[in-house]
Amino acid sequence: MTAIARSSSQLRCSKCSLNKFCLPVGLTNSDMTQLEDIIETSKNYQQNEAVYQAGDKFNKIYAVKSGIFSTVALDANGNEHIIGFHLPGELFGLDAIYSGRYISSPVAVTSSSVACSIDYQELSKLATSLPSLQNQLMCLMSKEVHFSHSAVGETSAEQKIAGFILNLSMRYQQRGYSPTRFQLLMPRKDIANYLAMAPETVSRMFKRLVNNGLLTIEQSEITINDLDKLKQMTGCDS
Amino acid sequence: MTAIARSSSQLRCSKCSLNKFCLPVGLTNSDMTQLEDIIETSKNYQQNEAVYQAGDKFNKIYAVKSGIFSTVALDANGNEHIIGFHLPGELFGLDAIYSGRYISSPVAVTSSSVACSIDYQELSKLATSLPSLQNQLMCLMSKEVHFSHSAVGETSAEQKIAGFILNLSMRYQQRGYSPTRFQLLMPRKDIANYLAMAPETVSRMFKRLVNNGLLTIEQSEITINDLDKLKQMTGCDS
DNA sequence: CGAACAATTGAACCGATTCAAGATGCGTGG
DNA sequence: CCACGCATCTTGAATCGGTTCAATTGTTCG
Repeated sequence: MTAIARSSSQLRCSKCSLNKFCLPVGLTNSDMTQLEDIIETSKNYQQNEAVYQAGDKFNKIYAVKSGIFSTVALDANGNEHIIGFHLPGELFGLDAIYSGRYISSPVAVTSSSVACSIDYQELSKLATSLPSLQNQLMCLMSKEVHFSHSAVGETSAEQKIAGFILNLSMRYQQRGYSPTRFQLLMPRKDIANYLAMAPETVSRMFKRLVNNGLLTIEQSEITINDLDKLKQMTGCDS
Repeated sequence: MTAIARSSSQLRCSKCSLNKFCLPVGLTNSDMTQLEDIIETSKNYQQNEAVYQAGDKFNKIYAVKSGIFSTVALDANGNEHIIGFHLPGELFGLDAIYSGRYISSPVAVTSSSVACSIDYQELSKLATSLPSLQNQLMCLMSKEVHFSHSAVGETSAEQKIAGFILNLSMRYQQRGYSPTRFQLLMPRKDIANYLAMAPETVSRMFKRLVNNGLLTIEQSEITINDLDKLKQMTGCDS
């Protein structure tokens, strides 16, 4: 029994849900097996449990299997800043390659969030023998840079919120989930922290978008009613 | 005659000024020669001249030899956003790997800015045979992600300006220039655009820092008088 | 059911932007 | 070399958006 399920255009690893937008596109089944061999068994995290601490020595990168993780960095004044949210199928820990130490602590947003780890040394070694894997890794890193840039230019609170929703929408779509209906599992204050604004403003902006008919929100579930208008608001072409 | 000058702890390529903080650390002389072979001859750019246009098909990455380049992205509303500034020895174009198209247009800030190009396909191929080069590339990308994150949490205009100055300071230092005295060659409106604030606010914040004795500014030359206090202001540990 | 926490709403306040004016610097040509 | 004109930078005053603080409503869980 192989642990790999091949669907129309993508390979998906049973261990970590990595798919073509995450890692292994262009990899043969044999390549995939090699990759799978170095993926370690996954671990279940409780709500607010940290995967590792900022400052720890870097040796592994992680893939989210289920749930949501947020990466939190502590500044010199002791304030926490949320750097990003990580959805199922996405990786975290890549930003630590440069300095050799993790720069932020990933914590589980939802209870029973699951992630698996990959030893970076082994991954790196494997990439040397698999050019397509090397290319995938470069693409992934490039993507991170790409999206950290695309948020630039969202100046007003309304734009930031619209951009945030759209970003999640796109990422869910890439992983095969609905781009217009998904759970907004992180608390308002975390969204506010991530977008560098007050929680109250997050509330007000959500309300405005709901009042304008662009969104519907019931409990933690969000429905996008007008994707085009939302895109228009952000001013981003993505 | 070799075009490589080896100083105490770093290899430096005569063609593009790449040094250990840019690319080739851990490369042997023989490796370096191979890398050098794929570096194309450099080109001189006039002020405001673009290296390539956003949307162009990606095939090369670029290294700054002298002068400063700024990368400009156009949003859907036709507004220009400056994504970053690139100093001598730094690379640009890496964010295009992901999508296969450049997402921003690099333009020369100063007249007679010089950059050289490297074919990404060839670089990628070379990296397969040189593990240390592959690692370098990953480090570089990771660094970009790292620093795009480190600016998060700079909320007030004062913090943004302090962080901007410190970021330049650190980058100049890494390339062997003075970290406390350098030219601020980009116009105020470009700094303002990059930091998403009004040019008037940039003026006011610079004035405040000068009045507090942290900086001295004469013409385009900036001197940092109190690096520690400046770091303290940003709240960043870097 | 009630307690604790999260989210919303309202009103005063503050910081950054905007608009308008003035100062400074810089290149050009007399 | 100085005078002019344009562009950039600076400064001031009014306005606007977002934050802060306080109170209320809503939600979750023992």
